[in-house]
Amino acid sequence: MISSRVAVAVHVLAYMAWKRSEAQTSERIASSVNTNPVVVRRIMGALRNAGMVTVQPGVGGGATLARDPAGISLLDVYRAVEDGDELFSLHPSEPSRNCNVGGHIRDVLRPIFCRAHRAMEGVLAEVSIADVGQQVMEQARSAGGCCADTVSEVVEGLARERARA
Amino acid sequence: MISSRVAVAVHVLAYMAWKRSEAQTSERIASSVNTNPVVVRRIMGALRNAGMVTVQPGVGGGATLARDPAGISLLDVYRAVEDGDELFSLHPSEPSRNCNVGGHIRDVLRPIFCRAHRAMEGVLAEVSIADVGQQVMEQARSAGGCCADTVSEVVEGLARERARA
DNA sequence: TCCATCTGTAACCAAAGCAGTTGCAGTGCA
DNA sequence: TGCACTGCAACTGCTTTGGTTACAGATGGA
Repeated sequence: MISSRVAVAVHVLAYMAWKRSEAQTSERIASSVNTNPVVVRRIMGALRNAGMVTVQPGVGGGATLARDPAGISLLDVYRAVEDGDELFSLHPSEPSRNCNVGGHIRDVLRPIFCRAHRAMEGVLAEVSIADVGQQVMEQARSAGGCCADTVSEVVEGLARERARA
Repeated sequence: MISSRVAVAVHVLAYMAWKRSEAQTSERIASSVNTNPVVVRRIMGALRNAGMVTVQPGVGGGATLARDPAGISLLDVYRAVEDGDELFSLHPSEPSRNCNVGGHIRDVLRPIFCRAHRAMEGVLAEVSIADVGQQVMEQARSAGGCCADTVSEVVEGLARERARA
């Protein structure tokens, strides 16, 4: 299983695309993702290294999108937060070289697994953060939650105040 | 990362396709894979449940292919040994429903990740155990190791005798 | 019938990855 | 200076993985 970092990173970026006017703090984003702010900051670090966001410390700081959300594909996100360039593990220990199968199976499997990986990445490459944001908004509209923005702000703000007390 | 069980299972099946005339013991296969016989038996159990092999206990027993290797795809193997029908993890905890993004991001991501998964599986579906076996033999031939069969048998047999002593 | 040779499976171990959490140094604005 | 942020190290608990030992059950030959 590919870790939930990809899903969370897409969530983070879609959230920032939605609120593009203002910088978002890790605490604010974490309350939307429902996790710890440090988890968000860890992922944000990877996105920052990939040049997708800029982060400002200090009072009034937070993260903002550094690029057009239509120009950030889910493949970019996947590669930013999921390290390692292989999807399939090969044998943990090198197979026997004294066997025709053991001696060559890895060289045969490697390109096949690579093609499978590339096919998966191809689908991710076709979807952008802007697409995700738009689909989210469409779902929200059809669910009757259109423009729940300010309401949710209030609710979450109250929840944060309560958590602090 | 997808576990090495897929690679090992393909190895096991390719090995059995190669030596299709005789039943293979888990110890014999494990010496080709370079792992513990129990690891092979665990994977063999999954392949048996999927109807790809038949296993015979007792003296002279072992495992044999139950189907034509040309009719076993790597997708069959993948599904037999890799449990769970999802490739991507979604959020560990349910995101905030008080947020437009949090309330719908999972419904948006699910079909995208599913398409990516299917694309990967599509590549695996196009390759059969017979294909893998043939490619292994081609590599062995071009590497000058053609027909090293009996030689490797002798070498590994000696290694096994040594291990017993 | 007895025994050698297989499988099947449970139990345990060490290592690794993951998400969550705490704590603290650094940074920047008012 | 004080407050509100980020960055990062360190630790926890949990799960998965591959490897290993041990043992019960099946099987066929002497």
